[in-house]
Amino acid sequence: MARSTLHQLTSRLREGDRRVTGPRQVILDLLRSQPHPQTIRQIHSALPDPCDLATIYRAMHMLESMGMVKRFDFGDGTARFELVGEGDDGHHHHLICHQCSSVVEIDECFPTALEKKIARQNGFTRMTHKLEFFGVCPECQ
Amino acid sequence: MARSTLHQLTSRLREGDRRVTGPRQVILDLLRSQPHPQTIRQIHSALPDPCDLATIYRAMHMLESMGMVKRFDFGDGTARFELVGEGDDGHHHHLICHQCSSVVEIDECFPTALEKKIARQNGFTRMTHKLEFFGVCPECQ
DNA sequence: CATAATATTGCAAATCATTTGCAATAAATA
DNA sequence: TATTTATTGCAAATGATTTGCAATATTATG
Repeated sequence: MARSTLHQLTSRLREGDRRVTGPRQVILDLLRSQPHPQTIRQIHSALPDPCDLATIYRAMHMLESMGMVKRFDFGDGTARFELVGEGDDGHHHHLICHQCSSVVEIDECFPTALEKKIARQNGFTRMTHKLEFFGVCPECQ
Repeated sequence: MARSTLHQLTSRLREGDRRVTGPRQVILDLLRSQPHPQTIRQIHSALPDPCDLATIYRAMHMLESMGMVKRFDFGDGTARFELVGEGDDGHHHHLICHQCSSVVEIDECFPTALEKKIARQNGFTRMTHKLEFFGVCPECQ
């Protein structure tokens, strides 16, 4: 999971026939510095010279469609986005504190064998899942 | 998982010092007849003589706080609600078709031992999780 | 059973996240 | 440097959900 450089990220944009614009660079650079999924608003307020919110929304859609960011849903009605490493699909989960909303990235995943069993039992194909953990963090106990 | 009667449901309302109103009765009766989580809009349009949307939103908050319904999030930005049996906590998961949005209730759950391990490793307590499966159903393949 | 007390409803307006139309602007290409 | 066209900013639109408030219905009370 070596963190990509900004240059590597903008290269991916060019390869995808997307323009390397000011807003996209600062957004990518911001995401690059964050270890956890960020909301549109968090990104917006972290930018020194903020672009329009709509621009961030559009950038996230584009980056998501290119597989450069992954959208996460912590169940609070606000989408969060995390940079995806090259060649990675970004699939992983989080542990979120109910109290302070602090986030921990989790390596464990739903057991593949069990997921396959569920698929088989119901005749489903192309299985995926959304999974997030919640609890009370050490600081908040 | 015997399905509650409407009377049992309204009794629970009274026990919780809530009034048994017309809208609440028809909403509960509707939920009672549905095997899967329903959106506010689905509930609203299923009612013969629909009450206000705001009333359903308020009813769901109230029922949720009483533990009589459970809120589910299928990741499409619209909350869904399912009746919870008496003495049950309603914790379970769903398998949703990417294509036609059909829903299957799932018995499997994230392995407790694994969740405990995650809790231990990160010093978290009071662990829970949100988990939904997605795939392509037999009809849509 | 009528009535008072107050929880609940309907309606309209407000909020919040997100999307979209459109003219102005900036990135890539010749 | 000029041209083409993707991208931006801005404002307005959308969709889910929430909220204030006066009107209404439920429950407790006499």
